[in-house]
Amino acid sequence: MPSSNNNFPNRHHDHAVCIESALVQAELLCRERGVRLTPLRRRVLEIVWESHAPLGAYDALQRMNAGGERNAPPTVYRALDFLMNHGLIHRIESMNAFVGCATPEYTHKGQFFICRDCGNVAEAHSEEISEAIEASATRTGFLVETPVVEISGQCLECHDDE
Amino acid sequence: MPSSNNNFPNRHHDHAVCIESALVQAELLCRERGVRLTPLRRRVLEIVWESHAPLGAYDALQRMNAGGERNAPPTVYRALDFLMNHGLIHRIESMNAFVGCATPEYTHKGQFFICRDCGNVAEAHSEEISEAIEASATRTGFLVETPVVEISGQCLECHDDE
DNA sequence: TAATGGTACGGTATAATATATCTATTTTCT
DNA sequence: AGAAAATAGATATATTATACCGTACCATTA
Repeated sequence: MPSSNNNFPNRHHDHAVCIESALVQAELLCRERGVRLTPLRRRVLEIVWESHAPLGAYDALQRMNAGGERNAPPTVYRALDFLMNHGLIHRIESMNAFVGCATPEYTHKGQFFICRDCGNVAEAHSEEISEAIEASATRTGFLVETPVVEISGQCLECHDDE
Repeated sequence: MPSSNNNFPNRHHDHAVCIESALVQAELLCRERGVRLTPLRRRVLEIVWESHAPLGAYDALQRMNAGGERNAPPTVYRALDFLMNHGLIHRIESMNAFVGCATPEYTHKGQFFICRDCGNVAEAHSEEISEAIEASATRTGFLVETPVVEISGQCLECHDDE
Protein backbone atom coordinates (compact mmCIF):
# COMPACT_ATOMS: atom_id res chain seq x y z
CA MET A 1 0.00 0.00 0.00
CA PRO A 2 1.28 3.45 -0.89
CA SER A 3 2.21 6.09 1.60
CA SER A 4 -0.39 8.55 2.73
CA ASN A 5 1.61 11.48 1.41
CA ASN A 6 0.00 14.09 -0.68
CA ASN A 7 2.96 14.31 -3.00
CA PHE A 8 2.31 17.24 -5.25
CA PRO A 9 4.00 16.97 -8.68
CA ASN A 10 7.06 19.16 -8.63
CA ARG A 11 7.40 21.63 -11.44
CA HIS A 12 10.79 20.31 -12.43
CA HIS A 13 10.27 16.60 -12.02
CA ASP A 14 11.24 14.31 -14.85
CA HIS A 15 7.86 13.69 -16.35
CA ALA A 16 9.12 11.27 -18.96
CA VAL A 17 9.74 8.93 -16.04
CA CYS A 18 6.14 9.27 -14.87
CA ILE A 19 4.82 8.35 -18.30
CA GLU A 20 7.22 5.50 -18.84
CA SER A 21 6.54 4.08 -15.41
CA ALA A 22 2.78 4.34 -15.84
CA LEU A 23 2.87 2.53 -19.17
CA VAL A 24 5.14 -0.22 -17.93
CA GLN A 25 2.99 -0.73 -14.84
CA ALA A 26 -0.12 -0.85 -17.01
CA GLU A 27 1.39 -3.48 -19.28
CA LEU A 28 2.30 -5.64 -16.32
CA LEU A 29 -0.99 -5.21 -14.55
CA CYS A 30 -3.01 -6.06 -17.65
CA ARG A 31 -0.91 -9.13 -18.32
CA GLU A 32 -1.37 -10.26 -14.71
CA ARG A 33 -5.10 -9.82 -14.96
CA GLY A 34 -5.39 -11.38 -18.38
CA VAL A 35 -6.94 -8.31 -19.97
CA ARG A 36 -5.83 -6.54 -23.10
CA LEU A 37 -4.10 -3.20 -23.12
CA THR A 38 -4.82 -2.67 -26.80
CA PRO A 39 -2.98 0.00 -28.79
CA LEU A 40 -6.02 2.23 -28.51
CA ARG A 41 -6.23 1.90 -24.74
CA ARG A 42 -2.52 2.28 -24.37
CA ARG A 43 -2.62 5.41 -26.47
CA VAL A 44 -5.39 6.95 -24.35
CA LEU A 45 -3.50 6.13 -21.18
CA GLU A 46 -0.42 7.77 -22.65
CA ILE A 47 -2.43 10.87 -23.53
CA VAL A 48 -3.94 11.11 -20.05
CA TRP A 49 -0.45 10.84 -18.62
CA GLU A 50 0.89 13.67 -20.74
CA SER A 51 0.42 15.89 -17.74
CA HIS A 52 -0.64 15.78 -14.11
CA ALA A 53 -3.64 17.96 -14.88
CA PRO A 54 -6.95 16.17 -15.44
CA LEU A 55 -7.89 15.82 -19.08
CA GLY A 56 -11.41 15.91 -20.48
CA ALA A 57 -12.68 13.11 -22.69
CA TYR A 58 -13.03 15.41 -25.68
CA ASP A 59 -9.56 16.83 -25.15
CA ALA A 60 -8.23 13.29 -25.19
CA LEU A 61 -10.22 12.68 -28.34
CA GLN A 62 -8.66 15.69 -30.02
CA ARG A 63 -5.20 14.44 -29.16
CA MET A 64 -6.08 10.99 -30.53
CA ASN A 65 -7.23 12.51 -33.77
CA ALA A 66 -4.47 15.08 -34.10
CA GLY A 67 -2.93 13.07 -36.94
CA GLY A 68 -6.11 12.99 -38.98
CA GLU A 69 -7.68 9.92 -37.36
CA ARG A 70 -11.47 9.85 -37.13
CA ASN A 71 -12.16 8.34 -33.74
CA ALA A 72 -15.62 9.14 -32.40
CA PRO A 73 -16.59 9.92 -28.79
CA PRO A 74 -17.66 6.36 -27.90
CA THR A 75 -14.18 5.17 -28.75
CA VAL A 76 -12.47 7.36 -26.22
CA TYR A 77 -15.16 6.79 -23.59
CA ARG A 78 -14.79 3.04 -23.96
CA ALA A 79 -11.06 3.29 -23.49
CA LEU A 80 -11.48 5.57 -20.49
CA ASP A 81 -13.98 3.13 -18.96
CA PHE A 82 -11.57 0.28 -19.37
CA LEU A 83 -8.74 2.25 -17.81
CA MET A 84 -10.96 3.30 -14.91
CA ASN A 85 -12.21 -0.22 -14.31
CA HIS A 86 -8.63 -1.34 -13.93
CA GLY A 87 -7.63 1.56 -11.74
CA LEU A 88 -5.19 2.96 -14.28
CA ILE A 89 -6.88 6.34 -14.24
CA HIS A 90 -9.28 8.12 -11.92
CA ARG A 91 -12.18 10.33 -12.81
CA ILE A 92 -12.24 13.76 -11.20
CA GLU A 93 -15.97 14.26 -10.71
CA SER A 94 -15.82 17.96 -10.07
CA MET A 95 -14.08 18.52 -13.40
CA ASN A 96 -15.53 15.83 -15.66
CA ALA A 97 -11.97 14.86 -16.38
CA PHE A 98 -9.47 12.07 -15.93
CA VAL A 99 -6.05 11.74 -14.39
CA GLY A 100 -3.52 8.93 -14.36
CA CYS A 101 -3.11 6.79 -11.26
CA ALA A 102 0.43 6.00 -10.17
CA THR A 103 -0.62 3.10 -7.94
CA PRO A 104 -3.07 1.01 -9.94
CA GLU A 105 -2.02 -2.28 -8.37
CA TYR A 106 -4.34 -2.11 -5.43
CA THR A 107 -7.97 -1.10 -5.76
CA HIS A 108 -8.74 2.23 -4.17
CA LYS A 109 -10.48 5.54 -4.33
CA GLY A 110 -7.93 8.28 -3.90
CA GLN A 111 -8.27 11.71 -2.43
CA PHE A 112 -7.34 14.46 -4.84
CA PHE A 113 -5.72 17.83 -4.34
CA ILE A 114 -6.21 20.04 -7.37
CA CYS A 115 -4.32 23.27 -7.91
CA ARG A 116 -6.49 26.00 -9.38
CA ASP A 117 -3.46 27.69 -10.96
CA CYS A 118 -1.27 25.03 -12.55
CA GLY A 119 -4.13 22.53 -12.79
CA ASN A 120 -2.03 19.69 -11.46
CA VAL A 121 -3.46 17.04 -9.20
CA ALA A 122 -1.89 15.09 -6.39
CA GLU A 123 -3.44 11.86 -5.28
CA ALA A 124 -3.32 11.13 -1.56
CA HIS A 125 -4.36 8.12 0.49
CA SER A 126 -4.74 9.52 3.95
CA GLU A 127 -6.01 7.02 6.48
CA GLU A 128 -6.92 9.95 8.65
CA ILE A 129 -9.34 11.28 6.04
CA SER A 130 -10.82 7.86 5.30
CA GLU A 131 -11.28 7.15 8.96
CA ALA A 132 -12.89 10.50 9.64
CA ILE A 133 -15.35 9.83 6.83
CA GLU A 134 -16.00 6.32 8.09
CA ALA A 135 -16.56 7.63 11.60
CA SER A 136 -19.00 10.27 10.45
CA ALA A 137 -20.88 7.70 8.37
CA THR A 138 -21.02 5.16 11.15
CA ARG A 139 -22.71 7.60 13.51
CA THR A 140 -25.91 7.26 11.47
CA GLY A 141 -25.41 3.77 10.15
CA PHE A 142 -24.41 4.87 6.68
CA LEU A 143 -22.35 2.35 4.71
CA VAL A 144 -19.60 4.01 2.73
CA GLU A 145 -19.16 2.62 -0.77
CA THR A 146 -17.73 5.28 -3.05
CA PRO A 147 -16.08 8.23 -1.36
CA VAL A 148 -15.37 11.23 -3.56
CA VAL A 149 -12.81 13.61 -2.06
CA GLU A 150 -11.60 16.36 -4.38
CA ILE A 151 -9.95 19.34 -2.81
CA SER A 152 -9.41 22.44 -4.93
CA GLY A 153 -6.96 25.05 -3.81
CA GLN A 154 -3.46 26.23 -4.47
CA CYS A 155 -0.28 24.20 -4.51
CA LEU A 156 2.90 25.37 -2.83
CA GLU A 157 4.76 26.32 -5.98
CA CYS A 158 1.90 28.38 -7.35
CA HIS A 159 1.47 30.06 -4.00
CA ASP A 160 5.15 30.94 -3.94
CA ASP A 161 4.84 32.54 -7.35
CA GLU A 162 2.69 35.35 -6.02
CA MET B 1 -22.61 26.62 13.78
CA PRO B 2 -24.48 23.40 13.16
CA SER B 3 -23.69 20.13 14.81
CA SER B 4 -21.34 17.74 13.08
CA ASN B 5 -24.03 15.09 12.86
CA ASN B 6 -24.64 13.31 9.67
CA ASN B 7 -28.39 13.39 10.17
CA PHE B 8 -29.85 11.23 7.44
CA PRO B 9 -33.41 12.19 6.46
CA ASN B 10 -35.77 9.75 8.10
CA ARG B 11 -38.26 8.05 5.83
CA HIS B 12 -41.18 9.22 7.93
CA HIS B 13 -40.12 12.74 8.78
CA ASP B 14 -42.55 15.58 8.19
CA HIS B 15 -41.17 16.91 4.97
CA ALA B 16 -43.62 19.79 4.77
CA VAL B 17 -41.75 21.21 7.75
CA CYS B 18 -38.44 20.98 5.86
CA ILE B 19 -39.82 22.89 2.91
CA GLU B 20 -41.58 25.50 4.98
CA SER B 21 -38.53 26.08 7.13
CA ALA B 22 -36.23 26.35 4.12
CA LEU B 23 -38.44 28.94 2.47
CA VAL B 24 -38.84 31.02 5.59
CA GLN B 25 -35.11 30.96 6.23
CA ALA B 26 -34.46 31.95 2.64
CA GLU B 27 -36.81 34.92 2.87
CA LEU B 28 -35.12 36.14 6.03
CA LEU B 29 -31.61 35.61 4.76
CA CYS B 30 -32.28 37.44 1.50
CA ARG B 31 -33.89 40.33 3.33
CA GLU B 32 -30.89 40.56 5.67
CA ARG B 33 -28.50 40.59 2.75
CA GLY B 34 -30.54 42.99 0.68
CA VAL B 35 -30.90 40.60 -2.24
CA ARG B 36 -34.10 39.61 -3.96
CA LEU B 37 -35.70 36.22 -3.59
CA THR B 38 -37.84 36.73 -6.68
CA PRO B 39 -40.85 34.48 -7.37
CA LEU B 40 -38.76 32.59 -9.91
CA ARG B 41 -35.92 31.96 -7.47
CA ARG B 42 -38.30 31.09 -4.71
CA ARG B 43 -40.05 28.63 -6.99
CA VAL B 44 -36.79 26.93 -7.93
CA LEU B 45 -35.79 26.68 -4.29
CA GLU B 46 -39.17 25.15 -3.51
CA ILE B 47 -38.72 22.62 -6.31
CA VAL B 48 -35.24 21.65 -5.14
CA TRP B 49 -36.64 21.15 -1.66
CA GLU B 50 -39.39 18.84 -2.85
CA SER B 51 -37.18 15.99 -1.77
CA HIS B 52 -33.88 15.27 -0.10
CA ALA B 53 -32.56 13.70 -3.29
CA PRO B 54 -30.44 15.92 -5.54
CA LEU B 55 -32.32 17.30 -8.51
CA GLY B 56 -30.83 17.96 -11.94
CA ALA B 57 -31.20 21.36 -13.56
CA TYR B 58 -33.30 19.97 -16.39
CA ASP B 59 -35.53 18.11 -13.96
CA ALA B 60 -36.10 21.36 -12.13
CA LEU B 61 -36.85 22.99 -15.46
CA GLN B 62 -39.46 20.35 -16.25
CA ARG B 63 -41.15 20.96 -12.91
CA MET B 64 -41.12 24.71 -13.54
CA ASN B 65 -42.74 24.21 -16.90
CA ALA B 66 -45.20 21.54 -15.83
CA GLY B 67 -48.05 24.03 -16.10
CA GLY B 68 -47.25 24.97 -19.69
CA GLU B 69 -44.66 27.66 -18.94
CA ARG B 70 -41.85 28.09 -21.43
CA ASN B 71 -38.79 28.75 -19.31
CA ALA B 72 -35.51 28.02 -21.04
CA PRO B 73 -32.36 26.46 -19.54
CA PRO B 74 -30.62 29.75 -18.79
CA THR B 75 -33.53 30.73 -16.58
CA VAL B 76 -33.19 27.78 -14.26
CA TYR B 77 -29.39 27.94 -14.28
CA ARG B 78 -29.52 31.59 -13.29
CA ALA B 79 -31.81 30.84 -10.42
CA LEU B 80 -29.66 27.91 -9.32
CA ASP B 81 -26.55 30.10 -9.45
CA PHE B 82 -28.20 32.69 -7.27
CA LEU B 83 -29.32 30.09 -4.76
CA MET B 84 -25.83 28.58 -4.68
CA ASN B 85 -24.15 31.94 -4.25
CA HIS B 86 -26.27 32.52 -1.20
CA GLY B 87 -25.74 29.06 0.21
CA LEU B 88 -29.40 28.12 -0.11
CA ILE B 89 -28.56 25.04 -2.15
CA HIS B 90 -25.45 22.99 -2.76
CA ARG B 91 -24.28 21.43 -5.96
CA ILE B 92 -23.48 17.72 -5.83
CA GLU B 93 -20.57 17.53 -8.25
CA SER B 94 -20.64 13.79 -8.68
CA MET B 95 -24.28 13.91 -9.80
CA ASN B 96 -24.53 17.23 -11.63
CA ALA B 97 -27.43 17.98 -9.35
CA PHE B 98 -28.57 20.26 -6.56
CA VAL B 99 -29.84 19.80 -3.06
CA GLY B 100 -31.28 22.22 -0.51
CA CYS B 101 -29.16 23.43 2.37
CA ALA B 102 -30.78 23.52 5.79
CA THR B 103 -28.16 25.84 7.25
CA PRO B 104 -27.60 28.65 4.75
CA GLU B 105 -26.86 31.31 7.36
CA TYR B 106 -23.19 30.62 7.62
CA THR B 107 -21.01 30.11 4.59
CA HIS B 108 -19.72 26.58 4.26
CA LYS B 109 -18.96 23.63 2.08
CA GLY B 110 -20.74 20.60 3.43
CA GLN B 111 -19.85 16.96 3.29
CA PHE B 112 -22.49 14.85 1.64
CA PHE B 113 -23.65 11.32 2.24
CA ILE B 114 -25.69 10.04 -0.69
CA CYS B 115 -27.74 6.86 -0.54
CA ARG B 116 -27.57 4.87 -3.74
CA ASP B 117 -31.00 3.32 -3.08
CA CYS B 118 -33.34 6.06 -1.89
CA GLY B 119 -31.25 8.82 -3.44
CA ASN B 120 -31.46 10.97 -0.33
CA VAL B 121 -28.58 13.09 0.83
CA ALA B 122 -27.48 14.06 4.31
CA GLU B 123 -25.25 17.05 4.77
CA ALA B 124 -22.63 16.77 7.49
CA HIS B 125 -20.13 19.25 8.91
CA SER B 126 -17.58 17.05 10.56
CA GLU B 127 -14.63 18.93 11.99
CA GLU B 128 -12.80 15.66 12.03
CA ILE B 129 -13.09 15.33 8.25
CA SER B 130 -12.17 18.96 7.60
CA GLU B 131 -9.19 18.74 9.89
CA ALA B 132 -7.96 15.52 8.34
CA ILE B 133 -8.14 17.16 4.91
CA GLU B 134 -6.41 20.27 6.19
CA ALA B 135 -3.69 18.17 7.79
CA SER B 136 -3.08 16.21 4.62
CA ALA B 137 -2.95 19.41 2.57
CA THR B 138 -0.60 21.14 4.98
CA ARG B 139 1.98 18.38 4.71
CA THR B 140 2.82 19.60 1.22
CA GLY B 141 1.94 23.24 1.60
CA PHE B 142 -1.34 22.97 -0.29
CA LEU B 143 -3.90 25.67 0.52
CA VAL B 144 -7.42 24.28 0.73
CA GLU B 145 -10.03 26.47 -0.90
CA THR B 146 -12.93 24.35 -2.09
CA PRO B 147 -13.23 20.90 -0.58
CA VAL B 148 -15.61 18.52 -2.31
CA VAL B 149 -16.62 15.57 -0.15
CA GLU B 150 -19.39 13.39 -1.54
CA ILE B 151 -19.77 9.93 -0.12
CA SER B 152 -21.99 7.48 -1.93
CA GLY B 153 -23.19 4.41 -0.15
CA GLN B 154 -26.25 3.05 1.57
CA CYS B 155 -28.28 4.66 4.32
CA LEU B 156 -29.44 2.75 7.38
CA GLU B 157 -33.07 2.45 6.35
CA CYS B 158 -32.25 1.14 2.90
CA HIS B 159 -29.78 -1.30 4.37
CA ASP B 160 -32.41 -2.56 6.79
CA ASP B 161 -34.78 -3.16 3.91
CA GLU B 162 -32.66 -5.95 2.53
C1' DT C 1 -40.12 63.04 -13.00
C1' DA C 2 -36.78 61.97 -16.23
C1' DA C 3 -32.15 60.19 -16.60
C1' DT C 4 -29.17 56.72 -15.34
C1' DG C 5 -27.30 52.38 -14.01
C1' DG C 6 -27.75 48.04 -12.17
C1' DT C 7 -30.22 43.65 -11.68
C1' DA C 8 -33.22 40.23 -13.47
C1' DC C 9 -35.35 37.85 -17.10
C1' DG C 10 -36.82 36.07 -21.93
C1' DG C 11 -35.22 33.83 -25.93
C1' DT C 12 -32.13 31.74 -29.39
C1' DA C 13 -28.38 29.35 -30.39
C1' DT C 14 -24.71 26.50 -29.47
C1' DA C 15 -21.04 24.34 -26.64
C1' DA C 16 -19.54 20.51 -23.88
C1' DT C 17 -20.18 16.05 -21.98
C1' DA C 18 -21.97 11.35 -22.44
C1' DT C 19 -24.48 7.26 -24.15
C1' DA C 20 -27.56 4.08 -27.13
C1' DT C 21 -27.47 1.20 -30.85
C1' DC C 22 -26.12 -1.30 -34.66
C1' DT C 23 -22.47 -3.27 -37.47
C1' DA C 24 -17.96 -5.05 -38.49
C1' DT C 25 -13.70 -6.82 -37.17
C1' DT C 26 -10.39 -9.12 -34.32
C1' DT C 27 -9.12 -12.31 -30.86
C1' DT C 28 -9.66 -16.36 -28.18
C1' DC C 29 -11.11 -20.84 -27.34
C1' DT C 30 -12.21 -25.35 -28.75
C1' DA D 1 -11.68 -24.01 -39.10
C1' DG D 2 -15.82 -22.56 -36.60
C1' DA D 3 -18.18 -20.52 -32.63
C1' DA D 4 -18.22 -17.24 -29.04
C1' DA D 5 -16.59 -13.23 -26.92
C1' DA D 6 -14.27 -8.95 -26.89
C1' DT D 7 -13.05 -4.87 -29.30
C1' DA D 8 -13.72 -1.20 -32.38
C1' DG D 9 -16.21 1.72 -36.12
C1' DA D 10 -20.00 4.65 -37.16
C1' DT D 11 -24.19 7.25 -36.71
C1' DA D 12 -27.34 9.34 -34.07
C1' DT D 13 -28.96 11.36 -30.05
C1' DA D 14 -29.34 12.39 -25.05
C1' DT D 15 -27.87 15.28 -21.28
C1' DT D 16 -25.76 19.14 -19.09
C1' DA D 17 -24.29 23.93 -19.45
C1' DT D 18 -23.23 28.56 -21.28
C1' DA D 19 -22.67 32.64 -24.65
C1' DC D 20 -24.98 36.30 -26.22
C1' DC D 21 -28.32 39.77 -27.14
C1' DG D 22 -32.14 42.40 -26.11
C1' DT D 23 -35.81 44.01 -22.92
C1' DA D 24 -38.10 44.93 -18.65
C1' DC D 25 -37.93 46.23 -14.12
C1' DC D 26 -36.26 48.77 -10.13
C1' DA D 27 -33.75 52.08 -7.33
C1' DT D 28 -31.21 56.18 -6.89
C1' DT D 29 -30.54 60.80 -7.62
C1' DA D 30 -30.47 65.02 -10.05
